[in-house]
Amino acid sequence: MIQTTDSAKPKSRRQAPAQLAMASPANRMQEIVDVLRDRIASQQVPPGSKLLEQDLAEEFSAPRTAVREALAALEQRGLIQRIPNRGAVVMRLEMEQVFHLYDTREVLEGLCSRLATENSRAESWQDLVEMFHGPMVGYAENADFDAFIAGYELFRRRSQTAAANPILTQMLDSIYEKTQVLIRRIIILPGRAKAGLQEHQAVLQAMRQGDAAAAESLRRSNMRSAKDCLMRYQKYLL
Amino acid sequence: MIQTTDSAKPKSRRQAPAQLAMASPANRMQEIVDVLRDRIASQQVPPGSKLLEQDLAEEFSAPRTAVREALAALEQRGLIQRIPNRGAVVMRLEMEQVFHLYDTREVLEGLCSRLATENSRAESWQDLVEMFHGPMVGYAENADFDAFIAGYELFRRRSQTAAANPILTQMLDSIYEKTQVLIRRIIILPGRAKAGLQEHQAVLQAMRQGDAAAAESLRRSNMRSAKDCLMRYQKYLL
DNA sequence: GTAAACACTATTGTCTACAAATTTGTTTCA
DNA sequence: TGAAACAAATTTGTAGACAATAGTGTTTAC
Repeated sequence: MIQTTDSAKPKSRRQAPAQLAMASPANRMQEIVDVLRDRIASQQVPPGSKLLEQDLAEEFSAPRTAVREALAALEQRGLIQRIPNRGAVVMRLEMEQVFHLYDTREVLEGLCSRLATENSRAESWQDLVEMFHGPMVGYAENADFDAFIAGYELFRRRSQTAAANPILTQMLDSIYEKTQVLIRRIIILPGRAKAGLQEHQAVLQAMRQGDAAAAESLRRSNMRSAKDCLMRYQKYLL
Repeated sequence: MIQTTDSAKPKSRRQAPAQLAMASPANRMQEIVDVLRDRIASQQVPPGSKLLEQDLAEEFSAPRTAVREALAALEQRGLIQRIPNRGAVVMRLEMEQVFHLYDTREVLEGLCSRLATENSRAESWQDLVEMFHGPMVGYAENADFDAFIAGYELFRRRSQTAAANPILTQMLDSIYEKTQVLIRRIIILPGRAKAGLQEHQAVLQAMRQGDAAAAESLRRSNMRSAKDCLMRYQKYLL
């Protein structure tokens, strides 16, 4: 008899003590993963640098075994590389890999925009439309990149939430965490902010009209445009 | 001074002893991950069943710490779920999640077919075209599903190799390892094998003609068709 | 003076023991 | 009889010690 955790027989045992809002699987491990993920994505820890198990264990005041579990998880995510008796180093982004990331991101963002459009009422995008025709224009002209990027991220978050596809969200996140730094460098390229703004306006217009197919197509164009820009200025970026 | 592993100064030291063909990062850990990955994907270990650390440690004759690292890796991959003091269970596929997987797979397979077409000479698909118009027709008519599936997998492998995008390959694999069993169940549905065959023939024809856009579009149609079939017969599948 | 041989240090990999928590089994009381 | 209370066993989480390996510095031979 194979127990598949389906013993639906609540006789009268002590029920599980709440356990709500406890998404963390192992105790200390997930925290370490999250923190390191953040540092690597933001390049607080530069690519190529070594991660010493003992240093991390001391910093998080956790046993070294927990750190090792975290490193195993980060390796599966492709954020670090472990070499048998030599330790873990932060993955380095080669230009070629960046192009691969952008090709993949193109179709995933397209899907995200399409699903978001299909699953929402068209009017729900009105505020973003206004934002991208109002404040965002100013941010682009005044080179207020922090505010500009914040606008982008709001759009992305709203789209992902509306798309309501956890698999997609997970995959897009795994791309973001690798290209986060790069995105900030692309936006400051000559003309990129303005072009990106117009492309986003077009996408939002399609979403506002409930045209899912157009939203997908326009979002893909937007990503291709970003990639083109990246290719043109690649020598200044990496 | 931040050492970034770039000390290109091979004075005359003992050089590293080969180390070729050793992609495995940690020693025993990666093996455990791969084996468990396989078992979960093929449902040798059914969804919902518990994974006991000590049992696995004994079976692989590895320390329990190595098993725990492997479990941490599998958790990041979304194949198992770990609950704090209760252990690890194999993830259960809900129907809703399957649809999410297929929506995502649609765009990724589309990208894969497009890239494969763009990166290869058109003639390189001739053998697959012949296979899908020859032997595969027989497999479908005679309900030789093992051979039929083997044909599908050859097509997939060839496409992925030609697409030459590791990011894409990784994401598609992470979908396959979750839906592998399901795919075998879809193919035996009434009319599915034949429909799938015709759709693949169309995709291959586009690839044979070097029409990347058509290949992408047709492959996406193929995936939508598979998903429709899945939705129609979902009560018989899960 | 150069290069090989040796010893040392630092870091990772492995293993065992112990603590904490959960589940299971038994007993007790209405 | 049945439910709560208690006790035992299983399982996970934590911690540190030990072994193995790679990298570094020093010495020695030619």
